[in-house]
Amino acid sequence: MGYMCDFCGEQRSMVYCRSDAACLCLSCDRSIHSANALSKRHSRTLVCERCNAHPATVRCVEERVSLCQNCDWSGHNNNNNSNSLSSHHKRQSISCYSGCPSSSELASIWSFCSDLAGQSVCEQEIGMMNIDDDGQTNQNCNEDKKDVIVGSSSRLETSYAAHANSPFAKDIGVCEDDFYDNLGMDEVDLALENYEELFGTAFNSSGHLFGQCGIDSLFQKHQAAPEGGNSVQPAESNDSFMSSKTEPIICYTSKPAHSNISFSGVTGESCAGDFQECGASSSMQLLGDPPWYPQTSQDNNAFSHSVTRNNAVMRYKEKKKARKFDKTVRYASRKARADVRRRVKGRFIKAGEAYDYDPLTPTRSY
DNA sequence: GGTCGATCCCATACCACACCGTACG
DNA sequence: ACCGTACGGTGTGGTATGGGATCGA
Repeated sequence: MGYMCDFCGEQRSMVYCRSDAACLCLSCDRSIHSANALSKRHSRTLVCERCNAHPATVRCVEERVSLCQNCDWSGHNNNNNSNSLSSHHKRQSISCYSGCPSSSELASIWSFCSDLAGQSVCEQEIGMMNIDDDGQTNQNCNEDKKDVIVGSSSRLETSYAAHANSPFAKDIGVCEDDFYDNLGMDEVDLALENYEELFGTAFNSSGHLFGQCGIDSLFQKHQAAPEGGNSVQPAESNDSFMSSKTEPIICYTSKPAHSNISFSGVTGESCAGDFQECGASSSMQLLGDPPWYPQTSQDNNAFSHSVTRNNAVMRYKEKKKARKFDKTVRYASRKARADVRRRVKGRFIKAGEAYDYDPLTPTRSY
């Protein structure tokens, strides 16, 4: 098994939302990111299929695997690599998507699906399925398209559709039933406060969802199994998404991970953010073996971590339960503003001033 | 049992500014 | 009565901070 969804903790995480710093299963991804207009702006992408810890930025055409920069580097430039030709593997950059695309839209966006065996059936089935905001499946759903922002240039190697029937899906342990059940789940009253009721094991509330997810993911990463799994980090920030989505696909066969090559959608401020994040997570990995390595004695601490986590979860649930009913957002527009407002030490700042926190792109302006 | 220090938890203040409600012409 | 404008108050979220509660020595 790979890493579990940071939100529900039950399903295999398949996408990573950097804005939320969370690895999510398909179901939670859609649920969370259909909650409001802002969440729909969160860009998501697939996870590295090798380390399961970083966002996949490239896809190796030959190996048919999505890789983060680190794994791409190590896999294609490692001197010890027995396959000397691996450095010449053709690779495609992976963009991200945002919004709440329907399954059919995802299927059309992720043309990579055609690379996978058995996808024809998959596409047929998915193409006939659609999801409206009520969580019901439809043959057609034009309303959804209003809110959908997708990376038109993205060559996301896998898709929600592909995950259902493809070998890839099998690799990551997603069965077809799970897939369709997730997509067809009831999304009635998807205010974030209701997630816990919906998912049972979820322990995040609207205000603390993503930070907690980050913490949770740490526990899960410590306990993750070596092979398989699928968590995703985005290739870019929300800020750069709109521009990046129209950029052409970049293919290369050299050393992109640590070279000066700029990936599609990884530019400017978002780039800094990406590297910050990568640095944070990489520093964790540097403390131990890569996550795909067999578990070592270090992992014996997993149990204590689990206990700590459970305690934290219990405290959180109690706290949430206590405050759940007195916190109501009276003005969604003001909430939306606050959600995107930059801050310094938690305080709002004047427009244009230096900030240390940006809800959309967790980067610093200095 | 009382006291002290350390730790944890919680409530609150703070910030900028778009928006809402009200008053006025 | 209706409409447009102006203006002040309100509310929003992340973080810091202070105070209360708890625990062990």
